[in-house]
Amino acid sequence: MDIEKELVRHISSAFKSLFSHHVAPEDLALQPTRKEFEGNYTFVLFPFLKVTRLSPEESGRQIGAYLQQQFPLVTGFNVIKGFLNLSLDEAYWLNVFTEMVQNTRFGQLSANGERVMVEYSSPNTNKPLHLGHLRNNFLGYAVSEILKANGFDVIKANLVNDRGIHICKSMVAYRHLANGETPESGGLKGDHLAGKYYVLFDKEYKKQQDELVRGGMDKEEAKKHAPWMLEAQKMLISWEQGDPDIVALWKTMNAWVYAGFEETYRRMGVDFDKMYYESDTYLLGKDIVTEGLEKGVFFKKENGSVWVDLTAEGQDEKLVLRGDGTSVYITQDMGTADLKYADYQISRSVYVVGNEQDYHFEVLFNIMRKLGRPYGAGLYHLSYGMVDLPSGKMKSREGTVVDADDLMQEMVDTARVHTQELGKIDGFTEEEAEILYEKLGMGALKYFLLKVDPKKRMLFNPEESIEFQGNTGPFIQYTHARISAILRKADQIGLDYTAGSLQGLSAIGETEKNLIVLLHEYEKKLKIAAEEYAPSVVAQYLFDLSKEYNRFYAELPIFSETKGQLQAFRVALSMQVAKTIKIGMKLLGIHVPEKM
RNA sequence: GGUCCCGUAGUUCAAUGGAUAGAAUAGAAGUUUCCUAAACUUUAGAUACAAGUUCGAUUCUUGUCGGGACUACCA
Repeated sequence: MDIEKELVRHISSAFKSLFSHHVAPEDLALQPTRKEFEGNYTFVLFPFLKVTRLSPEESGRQIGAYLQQQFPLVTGFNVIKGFLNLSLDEAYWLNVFTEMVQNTRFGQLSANGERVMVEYSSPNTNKPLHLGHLRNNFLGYAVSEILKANGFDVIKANLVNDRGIHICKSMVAYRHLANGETPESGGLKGDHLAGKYYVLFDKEYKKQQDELVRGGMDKEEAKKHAPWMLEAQKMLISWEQGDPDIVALWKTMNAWVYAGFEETYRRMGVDFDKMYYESDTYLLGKDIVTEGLEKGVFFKKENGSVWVDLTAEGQDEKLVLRGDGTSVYITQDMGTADLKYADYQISRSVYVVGNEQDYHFEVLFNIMRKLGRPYGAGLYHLSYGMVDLPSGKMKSREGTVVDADDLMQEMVDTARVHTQELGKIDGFTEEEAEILYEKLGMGALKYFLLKVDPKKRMLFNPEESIEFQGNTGPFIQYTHARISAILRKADQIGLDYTAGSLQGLSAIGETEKNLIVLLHEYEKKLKIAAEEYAPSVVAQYLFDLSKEYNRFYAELPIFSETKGQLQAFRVALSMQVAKTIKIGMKLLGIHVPEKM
């Protein structure tokens, strides 16, 4: 039974019976009663005073009395100002709890038959991943898992940007400076090796520009005519023509990068069902340009370039094909959108991409909808905010990027130091301890990046390391470890805390009831998280749950409790909290330890 | 210049148009004969500014100030 729906239904009939007025149940909203007041659900009376023609207090009193009489689960009410607070029977909550404990599919909503693709990560193969990518990857992974738990059929996709002028830049610098360096010979992860030459390219390129400017050349001209830039452009053309030497070098360097990425992805704990490579897709979309011209969605200018006019939608005219017939970025994005649909017949397609590309995706989606694509309505840009440093935006050329591999390692190292300082590794083998540090360090990092609303930009201060106390991953992990210890002990002494052992239980405490209410909210939060594509909803919820549990833990004894039913209930309650923490954290890609 | 996003305790984050704006951290004061003190309890501290809509505004509208992004026949 959905208690909120039932309450709303009864309130609606209260209006009919008391005031002869029809109010649709959809127009009646309940909210959880604030902590400082007595009650479970609150009905706000202000909007209905015109209907009742009574004071807020009197309106509340009458509706409350009606509910108490007509709906046995409502055991009491109070009216404060314009707020009607309703209290539900304790037996109702106990019933909710036992049903929850017996539900083997708790936290997994039934399949809804919808297939959705989530594209995330989408790295460039000319440099290693950095902090911004961490937010992207954790978000993409968590959103995918949340959608799965909501009953969607999810395909995780990664569109790798493995070609283009920026890739050629790394290759040019490599050819000039590397002396055949390999990841093995240089002792450098493949993606870091590519990144090194990308940076070296930029250094030399700047030097060359300066020289040209000293020689009297205009700054803009110098950018175009610096020897290495010319070489990179020439190399791009050679690559597109399939020049064997260039292609061989490209393959070699990319293979190094992929080996590096794989290591990084493994540590991040993310995975993909489908890889797309731009070297396969960059020519797609030209036929869509033709189609768009035929349908009158696009138009051609005198020089042969093709445009879309989005001024009616409040946007600009946008180029979709160059005058020389070559593609621009959006051309291949159109093609890839079709390709994804052809591959998987998805009804929704989510792009996890930073908000700097808001405009690009608005334009892309507008185009696909104008072209009448069946998946047009399901296109969604999960636009997340940048991760800023105290100094501002990260810039790879200025050396202010926070490297993903480095940061993950630092987090794990910090976890190690912290744990050892607390002397919490008694009884751990060295291997077990390392696994724990990994869980804690990665848990702290992931939670830090996921607890914030994805849409908002957030700040990362490298000077202050990410916390392990308070509103953090380890706090929630710690709660789970504490409960695990309780369950171990309960099993050891052979305690029965199955649903059957709770028969006849009554008179539970405030904190215990709060925990049931919170546990009951899990699936609601899960739905909201999916609707809003916001793992932060799950993260904040798990923190609230853990916080409440820790209060319970400090307040109430378990093994010295003498009433058998109450003892069993507290163990069962603990078990259910642990279970919820575990499945919820798993959606965020965070593992929880049994001991810490 | 144009378009868009954002301004909440010292700091990092919360708050479907609803009650006395919540947490965490840093600050102050406590809690361990008792299931893990990475915890718990108490305390102090914030809606940039100005109008408007509303019974009621952190939330919606407008303006001012401050921060950021986008605005290439680049990717």
